[in-house]
Amino acid sequence: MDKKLVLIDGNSIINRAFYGIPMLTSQDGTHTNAVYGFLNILFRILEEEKPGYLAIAFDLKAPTFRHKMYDKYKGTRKPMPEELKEQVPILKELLLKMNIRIVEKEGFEADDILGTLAKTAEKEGYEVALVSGDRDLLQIASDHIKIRIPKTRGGKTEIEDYYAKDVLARYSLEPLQIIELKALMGDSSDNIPGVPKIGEKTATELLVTYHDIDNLKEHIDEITRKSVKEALKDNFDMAVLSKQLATICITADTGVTIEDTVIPDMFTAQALELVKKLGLKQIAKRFEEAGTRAETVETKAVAAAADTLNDLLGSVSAGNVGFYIYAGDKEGCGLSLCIEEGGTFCFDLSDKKDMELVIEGFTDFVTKRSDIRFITFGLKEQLHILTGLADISFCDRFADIEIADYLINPLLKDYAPDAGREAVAYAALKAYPDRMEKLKEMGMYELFETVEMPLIFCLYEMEKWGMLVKPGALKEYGERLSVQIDELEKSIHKEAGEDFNINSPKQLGDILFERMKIPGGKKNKTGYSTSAEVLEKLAPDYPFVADILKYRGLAKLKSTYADGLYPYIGEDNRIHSTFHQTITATGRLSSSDPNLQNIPVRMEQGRLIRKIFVPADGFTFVDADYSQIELRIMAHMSGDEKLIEAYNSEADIHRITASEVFHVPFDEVTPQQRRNAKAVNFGIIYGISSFGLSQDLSISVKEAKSYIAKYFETYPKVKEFVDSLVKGAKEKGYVTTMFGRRRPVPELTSGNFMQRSFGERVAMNAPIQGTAADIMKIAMIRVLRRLKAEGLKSRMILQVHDELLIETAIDEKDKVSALLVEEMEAAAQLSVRLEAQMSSGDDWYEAK
DNA sequence: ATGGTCACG
DNA sequence: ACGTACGTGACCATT
Repeated sequence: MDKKLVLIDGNSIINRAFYGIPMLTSQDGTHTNAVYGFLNILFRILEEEKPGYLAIAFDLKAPTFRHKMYDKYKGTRKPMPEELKEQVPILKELLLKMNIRIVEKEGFEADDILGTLAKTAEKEGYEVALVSGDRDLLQIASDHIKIRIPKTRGGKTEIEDYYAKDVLARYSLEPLQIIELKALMGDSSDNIPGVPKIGEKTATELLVTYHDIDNLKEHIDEITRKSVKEALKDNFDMAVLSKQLATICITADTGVTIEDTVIPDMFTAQALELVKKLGLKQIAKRFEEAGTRAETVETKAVAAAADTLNDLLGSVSAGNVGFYIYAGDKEGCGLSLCIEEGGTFCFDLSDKKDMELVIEGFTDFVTKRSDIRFITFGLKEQLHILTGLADISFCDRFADIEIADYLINPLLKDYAPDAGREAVAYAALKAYPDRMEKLKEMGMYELFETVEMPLIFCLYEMEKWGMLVKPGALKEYGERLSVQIDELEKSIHKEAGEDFNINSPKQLGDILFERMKIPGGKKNKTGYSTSAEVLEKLAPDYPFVADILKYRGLAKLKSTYADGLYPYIGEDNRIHSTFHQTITATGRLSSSDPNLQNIPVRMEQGRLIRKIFVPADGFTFVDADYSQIELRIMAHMSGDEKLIEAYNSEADIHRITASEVFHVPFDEVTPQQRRNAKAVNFGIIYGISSFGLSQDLSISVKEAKSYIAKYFETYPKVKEFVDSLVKGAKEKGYVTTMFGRRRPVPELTSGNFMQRSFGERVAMNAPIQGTAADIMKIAMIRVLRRLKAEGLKSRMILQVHDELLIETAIDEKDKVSALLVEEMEAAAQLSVRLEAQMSSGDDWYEAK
């Protein structure tokens, strides 16, 4: 039996289950939602971990529960609601009948029991997974103890896993320092007071420097920030007390040994009886199926994986095969295959040897069998494992159902299959014919096959390569910002006459509009608006407001970019962002962890951060971006002769627009007229509205209306075109891009004026933005194919909507520059020229 | 968890 | 009369 122990914080998990699952009752009116939710989480954990040992700990001093309530100052906990309270004994009874070990002990909290069992097991050589909603337990994390924290996001439960290194990555602190963190910042859910005025940010900074509160006390006079120093001096005893409260006991005498927690037969007749009585049909089904299924999965898992794979693949005829491979330290590793002849085959690949052999075997098989289509969900992620197949020339061997589902409806939040890991291959294979038929019906099959599927390989490349950064330079950039921020902060506090949190819109609003009585306070839902828009109007008259704006800018750069990027730097000194293909409603990509598509560029001070992004040794950056692609698409799609002509003349488009709209000679257009014309051009793309335009230009709605009218007079076909988009959308319920991509516009049927107006703007914008996205995707595929076909070392590393960045081998620079522009410009044939502007340099600042 | 703010296209 | 320009993601404070 595996030496693997799962520990569950019973109170915490039943509590989460209660709030995460809608109310359910059995026939006699007993509430069952928390029991149901608890069992679901339990089964999920058992499937993922496949442990040999299991124990569930409860607090004995219920009935209080821990909930993020703002009772810090009252020092009370909310009582457990009756509907939940009655479910605790039921759950315990059920667990008892399932022979699962429950551990509870007078005088100890569940935390202490869990901590003790975890640490004991670790000493005895077990791997431990500890499931709890309580972040306190992070102090227990180690290389062998994984803290698993379930989070409900949008109805789905995701689990965050923390080994010691993950705690370090997330909090910049060692697990044991979590105690110190709580000592300083407190924890309202646990009635730990902490030191007033010290939040997570300050506490972390202090601990990174001073490690723990004892050492902090000795160095208290070194602290530069006055407010922090005083808060600590005044309330150090609170920190000491809080530390005691936050420390989990790891020597509780539980009277239970790890051997006592060995998992028995859980699916007993008595337990099933109770489950049925509670009316939990799905759970009952699980019990009934459990015996046989557990057995079959077991056989496959033990079989020599590689041999079985060979036998299996040797016998598969042409057609479709569903597959799913995963390998993360979180969920273990495995491959499942589903063939049309029938049967799903799961391979447990926790053994590294098996993993290597199976990857090799499967790669070989896909390479040889061009007569088979391999169907899955989420191909890109799997390419990071199946690196031998991560070549764009293999793109037509695969079909990704997740991508098909996205094309069919791009508005969904989540495209993950609602199947367990072993069922993904099956679900993918099953879904394939239906999805392909749907795509054909909807006119998106070609888009799927020739754009979205190959694109996966471009995104894989960009994720794999990532961007090289200079950590030292990033650090210096952050330090320079720090100095300026500290200075500004001081002067702002001085001018305000009191220390306050400039980052808090609430506090800032009070200072500006109540205390300092600055006029022009605009309110929103929560109070005064302190947006840049408001502040910029005040800045010329109030130097204080100008300082606030300056501070905001610097603070943003520091937190999001300087400090924010740092944790993402890998051992290769590169930042590997993730590119998402199924997020946006319009067909654009998005980037996260970190987002590399919103690195500052408009303001010089922010733009400087681009100097830290550099090419590797022997490489340089070649970058190209489309010039005015959306307006060119508007010209093409509307067919407006004047607009088309304007682009073919190759002159400044905003100036031309101004000249024609305001009836002045091209050379006499004033800067103001050009600005106005530019705003109208943008407005057209966004789905014009007189209100929006008036806001943007700070003019009256009447004036804005007249600009729009003049614009449409000048370019009558543009007007016809946008009208036809709205009309078509109202009839069909969706709009399409030049390449057939759909965007549903459900808002158009709304009875609410605001929503309907939104729908109209969406109908005007989505075809334009979406077509631009399509063209860029096509360009990326063409560029990557050329790079591969010509055997170049240069690599695609980033896309920013209309910009493509190639980390280019120095000796390939001329070739790459030429092919990049060539392929981008040839990606679509429009009635106006598509223009791509190339630039190059030895950092991203230069190459732009 | 949500809203405010702000970075990009 | 309604009350916003289109599309994203990250951080912070607040609940």
